[in-house]
Amino acid sequence: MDPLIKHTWNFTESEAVDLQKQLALKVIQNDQFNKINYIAGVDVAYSEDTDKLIAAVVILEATSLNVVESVVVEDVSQFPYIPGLFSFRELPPIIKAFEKLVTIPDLVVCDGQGIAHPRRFGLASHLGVLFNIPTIGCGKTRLLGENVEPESSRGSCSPLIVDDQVIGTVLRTQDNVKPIYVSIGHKISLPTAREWILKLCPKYRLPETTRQADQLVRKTLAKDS
DNA sequence: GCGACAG
DNA sequence: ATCTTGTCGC
Repeated sequence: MDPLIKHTWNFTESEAVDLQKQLALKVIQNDQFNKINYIAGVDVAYSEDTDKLIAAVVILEATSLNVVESVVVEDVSQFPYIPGLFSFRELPPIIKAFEKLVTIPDLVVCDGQGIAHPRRFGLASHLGVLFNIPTIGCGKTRLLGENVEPESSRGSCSPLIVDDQVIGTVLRTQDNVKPIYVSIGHKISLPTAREWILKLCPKYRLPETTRQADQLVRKTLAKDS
């Protein structure tokens, strides 16, 4: 999509933190898009004994949730996993995958947090600001914030709060199943993000976007390793 | 000081 | 993230 984005990020830890604080100011927290026809899912899988990794982007048609395009890239990890700096590890390969896409998505669902992050700039926000595209953060576990347990029925939710500020929503996507953590990534409001995530979870706990991308990367990793 | 800490 | 297929239960 954007050929000017750098692939090599030689940031020190403090430089990365400073960049997050700076870019966090650019996050847009309201709906800024027209019709959503294509939704992207992103994921990365890691080799256990080498530094090889596989990144994938899948594009789903918004109403049928059918996969209409998928891209896979192999890469080498260049940044360790550090809580709070997750995007600096996963974004380089994800960007390479995005640049091979033919279909430009109207919305991206990320496997990780958006503004539900120590500096309000998790993976989803970082990807959204870099590509100037609507994104939603969708985490399986909590990084930040406190909440009351949402009701046990599908669609129930409760606010994720930090310092009296709502930074996300804890959403029950299936009856009696552990909830997921949804937050604004970029160019979308929290209510709209919650609605889309629920639509993307007609049958399972995680969004179809995440499931499709996850299956693709792990099968690819298993195949050529 | 102690525990927690997206994937 | 990764170790892990089928199987038991609502």
